[in-house]
Amino acid sequence: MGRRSDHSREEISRMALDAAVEIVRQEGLSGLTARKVAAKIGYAPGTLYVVFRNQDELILNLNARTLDQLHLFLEEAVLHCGKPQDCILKLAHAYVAFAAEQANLWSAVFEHRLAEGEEGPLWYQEKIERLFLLVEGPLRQLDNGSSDSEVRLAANALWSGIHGVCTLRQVGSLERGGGREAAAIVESLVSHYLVGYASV
Amino acid sequence: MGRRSDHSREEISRMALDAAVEIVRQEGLSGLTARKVAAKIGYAPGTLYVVFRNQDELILNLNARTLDQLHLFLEEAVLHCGKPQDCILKLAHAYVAFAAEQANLWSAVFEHRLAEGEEGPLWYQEKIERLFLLVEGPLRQLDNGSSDSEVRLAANALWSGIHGVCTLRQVGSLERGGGREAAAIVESLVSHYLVGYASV
DNA sequence: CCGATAATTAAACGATGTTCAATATATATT
DNA sequence: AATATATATTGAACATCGTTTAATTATCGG
Repeated sequence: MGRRSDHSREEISRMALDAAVEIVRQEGLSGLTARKVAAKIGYAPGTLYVVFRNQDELILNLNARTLDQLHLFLEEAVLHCGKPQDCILKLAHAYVAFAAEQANLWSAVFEHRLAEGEEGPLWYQEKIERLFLLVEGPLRQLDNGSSDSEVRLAANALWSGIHGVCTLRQVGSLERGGGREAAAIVESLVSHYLVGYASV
Repeated sequence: MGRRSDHSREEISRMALDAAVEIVRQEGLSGLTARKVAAKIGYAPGTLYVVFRNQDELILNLNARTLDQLHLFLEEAVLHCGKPQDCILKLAHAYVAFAAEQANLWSAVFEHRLAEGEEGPLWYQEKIERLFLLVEGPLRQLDNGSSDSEVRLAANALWSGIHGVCTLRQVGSLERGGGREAAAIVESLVSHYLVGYASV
């Protein structure tokens, strides 16, 4: 075959990622296959390797999209949220909701283990950093005399906690006691933590 | 070949799991291969399928071992631990330490996604339940007038939070601010939460 | 219209999980 | 002791995977 140039590299990249999103949404990350993606966009598997160095890079970009979507979703949830405590609670509930609604896409972000020691490119880490900042904002407004590093610590703690609820729910370890308790657990975690945090 | 009976089924199972532990410890779950396990115990790959239904079942039993080890480790950490708050803190730090020391084995427990909707056999779920109970004990001793279900909720919240710290550290999302902060984050999370919990 | 350029592919390689007919050995029977 | 039976174990086969690359073909400059 020859240079058809039906699509530019950017277009192929976009199409491939669109296809990957669809596949992962339906079948999970383990269902993602170079051949499946290629078939979905009407190209041969080899073509994907012109655009992405390997499957890892494809998944990385796929996850970047999910992180962007998540950030957008959380930003919306926190518009006109009132008191800082309420903002943090809304953030927490929104995160739980996103992880539930986009379960497969969200899981993919954390299922994808990069090679030993690798931390992903800078632009990827920044997308994660940006999420933490969403919690730091309201925390700072609480203004309980905490230093900058203390605020960061608290943001880490809260974010980790909320994240843990989502992961354990996904794995099915939180079904004991029946019902969809994730929201209640997050509520307890955040509100109790904030009491302790406020009392310096 | 014929029935050599060098080893009973139980022995082969034990040997295979020993080999699997070694492989995962060194190379992570993604390095685990039926052929590698078989080679390590001196059998053909097909033999493994006499003992385990498939690779999923092997991993499940591998993870069961890790959960047992974890339970043992946490139980030790909480012997003569003093006040309930201190017990919970010691549990938390022990969990973080275990996840760090046995990183690959611990990760395998949560990387292994069982098929859609599957929750694993009962005996496996009980091993998880047993871990939660370690936190419920000290919480109950705090005796702040919480109902049974409230204690369970708090145990879920604490455990999820601590777990989240471990997972995010593993992924490398907690390196911002430098240093090994996991311990500090857990300290903040648990102690602040307990303040809120104590004030009913 | 033709030759150079580059986009695209099909086929190939090694590795994976899993199955199963073939086989070799331990036990039972005569 | 010789033979027959049963079964533990295997090795080869299959489909699929990620990835590479030589071959091919469509397009563009001259």
